[in-house]
Amino acid sequence: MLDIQRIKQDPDLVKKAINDKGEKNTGLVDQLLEADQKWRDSVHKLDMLRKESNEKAKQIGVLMGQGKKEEAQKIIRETGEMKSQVKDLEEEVKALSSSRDDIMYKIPNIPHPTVPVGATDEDNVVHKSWGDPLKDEWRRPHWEITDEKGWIDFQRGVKVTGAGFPFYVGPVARLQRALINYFINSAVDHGYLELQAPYFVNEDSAKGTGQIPDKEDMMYVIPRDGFFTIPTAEVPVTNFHRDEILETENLPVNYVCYTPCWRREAGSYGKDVRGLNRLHQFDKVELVKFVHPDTSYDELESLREDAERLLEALGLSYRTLLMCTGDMGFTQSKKYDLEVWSPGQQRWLEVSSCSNFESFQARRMMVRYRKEDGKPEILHTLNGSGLALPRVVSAILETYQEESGRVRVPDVLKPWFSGDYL
RNA sequence: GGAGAGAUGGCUGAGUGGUCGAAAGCGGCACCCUGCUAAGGUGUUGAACCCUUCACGGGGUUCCGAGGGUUCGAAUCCCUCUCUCUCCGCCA
Repeated sequence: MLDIQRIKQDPDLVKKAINDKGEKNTGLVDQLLEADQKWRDSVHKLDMLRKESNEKAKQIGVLMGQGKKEEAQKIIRETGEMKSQVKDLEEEVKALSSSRDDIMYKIPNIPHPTVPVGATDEDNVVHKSWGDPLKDEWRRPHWEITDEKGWIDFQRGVKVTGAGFPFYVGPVARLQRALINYFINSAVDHGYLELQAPYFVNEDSAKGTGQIPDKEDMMYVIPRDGFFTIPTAEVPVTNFHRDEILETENLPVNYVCYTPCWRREAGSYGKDVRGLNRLHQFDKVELVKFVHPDTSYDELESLREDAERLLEALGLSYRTLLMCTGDMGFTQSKKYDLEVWSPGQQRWLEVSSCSNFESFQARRMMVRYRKEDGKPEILHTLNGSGLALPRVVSAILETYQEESGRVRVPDVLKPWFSGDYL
């Protein structure tokens, strides 16, 4: 959610943002301004009416206290009509504010000036490349390796739950556990506080981070208890501070949190869902920052570096893309994607997405800090994966496989293994 | 799951229909005093939103777990829900 003041001050900037993000419906801005003005007028009318009614009620109290029953009765009679007027106006204000909010929620975040304007993923800019993408013909995709060794059991996953819910067996199970440990430890070493979060959230939390109403279909629902399974740790961790005012001297507040993630992924098919490429349940270590608005773009760079460092330590080739306006998503103002090279598939796989939301998320959730003058102000939030497990596992299997078929253990993960091979 | 108690400002905690956004204490902030420190004194100290102002500020509305209701008027009465605590049951 954007700041309405900012929209009022510079509607053209917002229209440009809508255009650049490929949303097209720039008319929303004028609709919003109109709806907002109507709401304001109505609120003001209601406030004035309530004021009058409060004054009368007070008078009655005083008169009753003095025993002047008749005069009091006279005023009571006058207030009869006001009551229904107040009620009507309340309804009106409610309706107007919800139609105003409906429009507001449809207006995307404004891209930062450093974000390239573009329509599709073709317009993304390679910000950094690291390592040489391996091209050996003999390298096989991870699913062939794991099928042969019995390291991932997709079939039993289907039997027990359904497609996209595999069992990890033996060495790969251990590999994932090692990665989770390594990722969390690395983040903690760089100033993130480790959290373990609930895997279900309530409706308020799902609203807070914007999963509902927009992206309701991405989540699994537990209707009996009103819960949603989390599609990412971003949801519980960002909501951790919902409706709070953080101590300014504590900023930035950094969290690292491992959770499984559940995503319904309706409509996916083909090579995208082969092997570990796309699952309904997967593990991810998430990094979340609550920061002072002045520092959020510096924090984005350091967040990106925190994620990149992990891939470098693992010795996996990757590239970092600066996403263009059309490919970056509704809520972000700037976003980097990290893509790891999959030698067995000869393609790039997204393993992290590092975003600055500025105040877009925090405003909806009312997460604030205190300015110098002591007044509360919306802060900025960022998050990024650090990292998503399955595709990292694919890349490791495909990068560290030898022609003989064995798979070496990356050096940084050796503390969790007893030998050099999986 | 059963029985009972409760939910008030950063915290503790008063307030059972009328100048209550809410006593008091603690904490925070500012100033004063005491040759430092400790102690003491005075004042100040919630949030959202609307109107007004270039700004400082001023005015107003709402908020005492949430949502409804009664009433001219609700923190206070009624209903529903949520959560917390105690006891019992169950349990990693």
